[in-house]
Amino acid sequence: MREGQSCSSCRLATYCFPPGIDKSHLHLLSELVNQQTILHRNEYIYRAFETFRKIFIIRSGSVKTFKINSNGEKIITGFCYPGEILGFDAIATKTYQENALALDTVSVCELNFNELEKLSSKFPSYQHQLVKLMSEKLSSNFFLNLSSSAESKIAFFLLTISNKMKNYGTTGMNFNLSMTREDIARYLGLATETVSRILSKFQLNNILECSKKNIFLKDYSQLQILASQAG
Amino acid sequence: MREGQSCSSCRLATYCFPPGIDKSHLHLLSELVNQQTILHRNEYIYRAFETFRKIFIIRSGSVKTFKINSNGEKIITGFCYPGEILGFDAIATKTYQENALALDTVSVCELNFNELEKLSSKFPSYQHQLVKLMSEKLSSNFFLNLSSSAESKIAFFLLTISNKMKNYGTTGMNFNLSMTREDIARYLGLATETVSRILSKFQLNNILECSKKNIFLKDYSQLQILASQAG
DNA sequence: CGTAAGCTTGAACAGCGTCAACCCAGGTGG
DNA sequence: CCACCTGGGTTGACGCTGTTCAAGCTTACG
Repeated sequence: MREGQSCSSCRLATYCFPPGIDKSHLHLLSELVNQQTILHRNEYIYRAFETFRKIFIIRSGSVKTFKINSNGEKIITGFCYPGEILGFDAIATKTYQENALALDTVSVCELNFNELEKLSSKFPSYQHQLVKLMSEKLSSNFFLNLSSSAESKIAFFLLTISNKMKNYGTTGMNFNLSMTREDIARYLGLATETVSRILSKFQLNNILECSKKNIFLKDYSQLQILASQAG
Repeated sequence: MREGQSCSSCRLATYCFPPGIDKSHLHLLSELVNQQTILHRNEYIYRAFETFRKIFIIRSGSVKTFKINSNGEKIITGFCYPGEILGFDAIATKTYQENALALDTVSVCELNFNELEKLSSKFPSYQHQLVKLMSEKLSSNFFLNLSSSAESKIAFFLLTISNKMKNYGTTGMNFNLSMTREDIARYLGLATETVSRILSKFQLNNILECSKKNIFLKDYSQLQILASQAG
């Protein structure tokens, strides 16, 4: 019937639903999940205004989320990595509030939200875990210091990506920036040229190596200092 | 036993829990709520790192939420008005993630979260409404265009406050900026002087009148144009 | 092989931050 | 009751940081 392994043996299990779920009911989650959806670069996981039916958990790859504002400008709202959950913001309105686009080959678990809510109303551990995950998402917003310098913002950005890679089991020292410089710029409120210049500067100062999209962090602690610098 | 009116007769009922709750169970919510907590200017509703027990719904007044980062800088995360709910971001960690401070005289409803979760596990409409409200909060984040000009950011800010006042039943054309210019500046990633200068400019251009903290919007549509201007 | 998209680097400009001075209102204390 | 002080707000001058414009380079892709 269903391909892929069960939630209980998933390497990402510590990041999504399983940890809060009563062990004896965990198999119900596996039954809910369509585990092997693969998307390729530039394919949409969902689009803004589509009817909300599923939430998505990223298993591998990276995703960018964005809106188009009234001027037709692209507003990048975030970049998501394995273990992260997409679609929570659509529950209230029943339509997705933003676009989610695969930046490389992406594998996702799909959870039908109605089914999940039914489980939640039967089993308190499901309900609690759903609410907890939404709460985490809420508290993870608003970390970027708007008043800080471009250098500080980019350092912060790199550390954030590095941390997300660590969650996936890598060292987080060597990773791929799957998004374009322009995406990074818009996300941070900078110009593309500024992003490019500062990455070059970091390379010159032996903070990192950067060829094309590949990043290798050489001086993590210096990056931390830069990231936490006041505005 | 309990002062104040019940949830079913509350003027803010359309904004918080009641609208999604099964009518026959609405009285249970009223029993949960401690309705008459009053705080004065500069009193904390909660502080970062305190143990999470309650969520708070603002009935009147205004609240600022902020964190202190590793450099001791104050990061303003938002301003909250009647109908808005505080504390959702603390559910996952069981400690409040930010400080919530009354900017003027504030009246709040307090909901014990454990009790609320018990109700939720008994009644699906409670569960659904809780999840829905959290989803709304998630989708309301990330509207500010970081790339836009200082003028555009301040126009956007004024419109946001205006809308929040409308929800409270006023016209939203005449209101009090209960926070300081410095708070506004930090929230938008600007300097205090810039906020001051731009408010003066708006006044000069007949977009608004502004004496001290009192704002009167004279040209709402012009403000909308400014707010939506590209970066 | 040719085109387009993405990236880098340089030079010039300007928006906004910084510094400084000053004003005003409210609160405190003698 | 007045003098003082402090916090918040405004305005001006100046200069830096980051944007804009422009040109050239590289890589991806049809």
